[in-house]
Amino acid sequence: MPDVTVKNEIFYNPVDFVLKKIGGTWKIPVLWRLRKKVFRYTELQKDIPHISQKMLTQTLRELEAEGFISKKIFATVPPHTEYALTEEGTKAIGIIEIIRNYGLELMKKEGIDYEELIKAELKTKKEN
Amino acid sequence: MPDVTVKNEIFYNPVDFVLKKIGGTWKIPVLWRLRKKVFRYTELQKDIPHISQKMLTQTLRELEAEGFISKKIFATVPPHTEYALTEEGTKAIGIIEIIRNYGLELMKKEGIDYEELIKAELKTKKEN
DNA sequence: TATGTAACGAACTTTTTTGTTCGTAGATTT
DNA sequence: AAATCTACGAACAAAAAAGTTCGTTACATA
Repeated sequence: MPDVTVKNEIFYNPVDFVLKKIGGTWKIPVLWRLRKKVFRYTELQKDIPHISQKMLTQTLRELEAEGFISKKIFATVPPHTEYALTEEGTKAIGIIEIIRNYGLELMKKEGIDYEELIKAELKTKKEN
Repeated sequence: MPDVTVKNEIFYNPVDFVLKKIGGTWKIPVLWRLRKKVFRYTELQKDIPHISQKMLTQTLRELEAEGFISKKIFATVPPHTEYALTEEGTKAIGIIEIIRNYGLELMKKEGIDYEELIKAELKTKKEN
């Protein structure tokens, strides 16, 4: 495996190439939400637990630059924006789904019931 | 998506769960080499460009703890070890292949000819 | 006797990735 | 007049990941 530099980014192999694009803590949570509907900035912020404004903005910028999402600005007051998957983004979702299913399998093997955890989480949120 | 803690590791979603296991700079290069043959420690070190002793050891320890590879120690002098994929590791290779193919596709779209780069790399090595 | 070998451990430094805090616009509601 | 809304930018701080350097064992060969 060679080291390849593209636009000042080094990567070691094709997998690395993919993970530089859709890896990191926040890109998946964003892409995953956009998979079936368009989101506004604030909606994403509300929907993704723990994400900070900075990380959301940064994540959206990168995904946009890489061609996975598109941005539409509405010149209202206050202005708002809408983010949607592009065709390339939809393709990425296909891959993400595969990794996700594998993750669910692995979790099950370790005795983690993800569905259960989601329910518990929602309950906690309502209590807070 | 809840935040789930398993064995002191937080993860935000099933994809994250997978990438905590096989992500990072060196796990893929190691797993990928083991996909069709067993390797000794030193062979891996020679075969993976840039990897340091520390990162190789650390990577092998983690992959072993996660059940993707197995280790066999030969009590010769000096002793040597052999690393091989486990069944779980073989499963992971299936997923890695999918990500890898997607990576090759993306690279092609950006005009990067990976095969070409590998050839160039090998040539450089011989020249050095 | 010095050097080499295979496979490490430990201490420490650097780099990369995340997170925190503060400030902006311009109209609208309290 | 002060506070709210939406979508940011910038400076700085903390945490996580990767990399560097040095040392070890125990036999074998130059």
